[in-house]
Amino acid sequence: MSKYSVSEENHIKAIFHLQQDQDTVTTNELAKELQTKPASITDMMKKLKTKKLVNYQRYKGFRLTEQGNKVALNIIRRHRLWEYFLSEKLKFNWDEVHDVAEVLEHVSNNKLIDKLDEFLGYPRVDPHGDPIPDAQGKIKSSKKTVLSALPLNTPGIINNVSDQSSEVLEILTHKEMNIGTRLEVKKKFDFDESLEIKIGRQAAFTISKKLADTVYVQII
Amino acid sequence: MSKYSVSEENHIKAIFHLQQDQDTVTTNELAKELQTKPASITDMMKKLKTKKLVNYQRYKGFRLTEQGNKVALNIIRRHRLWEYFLSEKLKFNWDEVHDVAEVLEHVSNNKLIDKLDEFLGYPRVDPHGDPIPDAQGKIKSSKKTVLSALPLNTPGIINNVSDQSSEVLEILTHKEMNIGTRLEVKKKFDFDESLEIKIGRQAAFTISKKLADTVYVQII
DNA sequence: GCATTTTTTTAGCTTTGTCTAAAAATAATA
DNA sequence: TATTATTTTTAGACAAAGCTAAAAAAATGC
Ligand SMILES: [Mn+2]
Ligand SMILES: [Mn+2]
Ligand SMILES: [Mn+2]
Ligand SMILES: [Mn+2]
Repeated sequence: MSKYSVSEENHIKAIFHLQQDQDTVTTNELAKELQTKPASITDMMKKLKTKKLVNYQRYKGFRLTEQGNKVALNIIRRHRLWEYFLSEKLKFNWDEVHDVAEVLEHVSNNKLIDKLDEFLGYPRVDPHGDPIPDAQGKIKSSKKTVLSALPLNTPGIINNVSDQSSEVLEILTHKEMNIGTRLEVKKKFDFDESLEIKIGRQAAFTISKKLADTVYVQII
Repeated sequence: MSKYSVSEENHIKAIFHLQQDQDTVTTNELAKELQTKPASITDMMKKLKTKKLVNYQRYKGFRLTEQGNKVALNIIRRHRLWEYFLSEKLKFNWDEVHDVAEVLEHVSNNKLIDKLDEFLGYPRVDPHGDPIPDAQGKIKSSKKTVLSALPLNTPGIINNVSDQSSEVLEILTHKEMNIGTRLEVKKKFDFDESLEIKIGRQAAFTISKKLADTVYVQII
């Protein structure tokens, strides 16, 4: 596994995420994701194609090759392990870890990452609930349900939060909805699509559809 | 304090080290240190001059400005804190930490470094015995003596090892000469300049001049 | 003090990664 | 289907960081 530049790695990782819910990624989409220009994406796709990391034909969109997927999973492993370290050991807030990890993920010394993994006790999920790939690139994808679609009176465990902004962190922390918290939806109001949530023996409270759309739970 | 490129930081740090024992650093010296070409150094010195990090006049050598010194101490702080982390927490060997730290030192997020410092318990020296500058850039320079010049029967504590190669680590580990070890020189042989060393109640043993030249001690 | 050697700088070229503007291909729609 | 709109690619430029080869300055040695 040779070494890729920071820019190459950022492109590979972004394609990986985009291709999860569609079968081909377009130039414009990736440009938007990486806050760059479509022309720059075309250049990079040509390069990644010669390195056999991406299947690309002009005007036809692209996808990672097997090779590309492997590389992407390794970058994601690095990213999430550093996020876990920052959150768990250095006591960073939830919403601060991503940006720092965005840089640290490019320190691509495998011995470093494996020792970090060991030091952290082989965590399986990062601070946002996303699974951490193991040294072989295996990733555990648990089928999760968005909270806004959780059936009534069905216990679920908060698994993942898709929006990592400090605003979301603030409200979830305030309502004591953390990763691992067990909850049920008691009612859904058609009027404004708000949901009534109950955690353990506490009094039920209401959250907005907008918030419920960012929270993913695992049904038990 | 703005942000500097990896290459700029490597140049600044190298100048800092070279200027410790001479009053002006030359183009060729720095090129050799950084394994690059003199022409490239000239280019970089022009750039660092416009950024007011270096005092430079063509053909006259250079030195860091006040500003440049501050930046250098911050890089060295980052480098040594990461070395401490790698050695103390991730259990890397002594001779492996430098190369990894050479990359990590360029992740220049001050909050990260200050939290890392706190997490590590504010260590004062890195795994080679070199002092770690504090958040204000203050560095504690203890006057140290090279072991080969330590007077006979004078107790000293191993403080620092200037050669960080695995060969040196191997021999020092084997002879149980670690940072913090207290020892005395019992004899010096003129024939081959070897030294007889005694640690605590153990039997005395002999080391070469070459080895004694890499070890620095603090006289108690 | 002049010639020779060494050091340093300059000039010009290369690679990587990005950009803008224009051209080409594809998609949408009337 | 022809026209229009959108997307994507190409062409050409630029900045950063490096290199080689040649020129200029400084240092050395007789
Ligand atoms: Mn993240
Ligand atoms: Mn990144
Ligand atoms: Mn070091
Ligand atoms: Mn470095």
